[in-house]
Amino acid sequence: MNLIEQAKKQAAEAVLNAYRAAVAAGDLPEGDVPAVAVEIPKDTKNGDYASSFAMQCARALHMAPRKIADALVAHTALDGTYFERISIAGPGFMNFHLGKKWYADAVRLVSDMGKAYGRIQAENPEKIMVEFVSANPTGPMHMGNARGGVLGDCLAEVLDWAGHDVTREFYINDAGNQVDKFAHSVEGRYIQQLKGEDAIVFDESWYQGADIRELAADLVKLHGDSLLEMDGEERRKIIVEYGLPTNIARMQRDLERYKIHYDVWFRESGLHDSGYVKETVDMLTEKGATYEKEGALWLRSTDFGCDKDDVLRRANGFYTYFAADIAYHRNKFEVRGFDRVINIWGADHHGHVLRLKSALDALGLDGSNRLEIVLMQLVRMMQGGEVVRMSKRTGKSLTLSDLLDEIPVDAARYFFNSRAAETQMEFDLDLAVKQDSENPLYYCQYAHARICSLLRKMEEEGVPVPQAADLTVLNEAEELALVKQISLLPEEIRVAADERDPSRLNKYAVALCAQFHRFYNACRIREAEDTVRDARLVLCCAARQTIYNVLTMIGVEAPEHM
RNA sequence: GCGCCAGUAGCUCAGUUGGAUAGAGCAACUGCCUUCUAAGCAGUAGGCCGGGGGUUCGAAUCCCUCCUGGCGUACCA
Repeated sequence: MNLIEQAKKQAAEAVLNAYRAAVAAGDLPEGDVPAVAVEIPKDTKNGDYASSFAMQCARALHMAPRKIADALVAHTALDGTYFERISIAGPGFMNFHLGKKWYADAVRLVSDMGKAYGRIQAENPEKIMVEFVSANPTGPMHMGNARGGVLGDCLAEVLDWAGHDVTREFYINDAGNQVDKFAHSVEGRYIQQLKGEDAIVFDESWYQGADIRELAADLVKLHGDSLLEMDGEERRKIIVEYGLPTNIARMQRDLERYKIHYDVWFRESGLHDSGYVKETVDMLTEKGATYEKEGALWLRSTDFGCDKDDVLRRANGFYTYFAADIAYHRNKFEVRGFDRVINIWGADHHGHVLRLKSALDALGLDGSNRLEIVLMQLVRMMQGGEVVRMSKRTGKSLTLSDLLDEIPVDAARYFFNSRAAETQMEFDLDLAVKQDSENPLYYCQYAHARICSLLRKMEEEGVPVPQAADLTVLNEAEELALVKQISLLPEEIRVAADERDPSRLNKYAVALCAQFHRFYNACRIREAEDTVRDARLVLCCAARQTIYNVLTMIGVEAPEHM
């Protein structure tokens, strides 16, 4: 349990004990009172912790909240707690004020834990897979992938810090219609490059991007015109065998550059080849969840509350993407034994959520609870005041690697993790470069560099950070506020993990650094009296460590110089 | 039509299980470096929390309804 929870628990227990004591003494009537709620007030003038218990009891006890609060406070014992006093304010809030020992303990905890400060033990540790990006290997990754990549990576990181066993996975859609389309696209360009643009009609629905032309050019170099002689099917097989691995390797390179490392790259084609998709669909049929109509095999999705049924096997005998997806998720739970699976999906796939969960329920895998989908709103690219459409088909999309050519990777990572997944984001390309100076990332990095510089200078002057210092001399408002902000990290991680919202880390980082800058401005260190100076040095060290840890979690640098 | 997400300061957004005077950043204005990094700090100004009902000690937060925006509603993935 961290220090915040400890203090909160102590306050709640103190209130409950006070109520019992007051009843025993006859100062308060016995009644059906609610559980004691303790919260952290926005304004520290209202104490460090506050309880609205007296107000909540007003009805049950038929008394004015202030009178209840008076009686409670009279019977509250603070011995052995972190609190030094209680006050009553407003309509009947009981406000608890922390004593110095709490602050000293909070700073010491950071020194003791170092790089592990913030790591917590989950109440129920789970084996969790986070699947994210999973872009089609038929072309370069776009801006939606850029956002999903950071959100998934940061979510996985925060779950890890929150005490779970986390696996990062990329699902490679190397089967299905879009692979055929990809093969035809490259084939078309190949023929055009050898026999002229008019030699073949390049279908409008095929991929138009420059990357397709490049792959065709590669094939011309590798095979000359020898592919022209072949049967089309054979030719497209060779094209796919060259094109997909090339694209996959490129995605891996781009993601590495983006500081995203996967534990597993999982191929859809393997599920088809091994017969696992068929087996899964057969299982659904055995359970009576399917029926045949017009030559296709349908899943009774409407039984689960979906608006319409879904095709699992098309009339041409091929399994749909949906069928493969059910098999894939069955594999995650049944074969690989994950307790929980979290997928980051673009919001345009939301119609798919209920049906996939339901299909897993039908298989007895409890998809309703164990599969979670984080829906991410797509990023709207703006350039010159206009919306830039991100379309792989028209080939006009801005790619992930284009983005990293424009702005530093840390700026991109910070930006895409700055808002919760479900909020809509606009990315103004013209502003992106300019954004350097106004990006909150630099505000945080500056705070870290500032502390490093300060500690360096003090050490040069023969005043290193002391091993032990009396931290109870910390007394200024800015010092105490900084300690409190530092102490919030473990709780922040717990909430970010529970809410599946890593963007909280960015907000926390800014709040923490702002608190440090305020402290830095208000409290001199070099000129302070020795005991105060030493305590402040230890505090600076704790602040630096906390900033470092949170920036590391987001996946950006914590520089020592700027 | 139905479904999902959103609507808070001029702009981009926070706002913990309902709590005390709704907060940051950017933009605007005013101060603060012969002293540890001014990429910083302090201050001023800026609000029918989309509208209307309801629930209660108390609502930006929960319920109902309407309005506006984004997205979805394939034998594509």
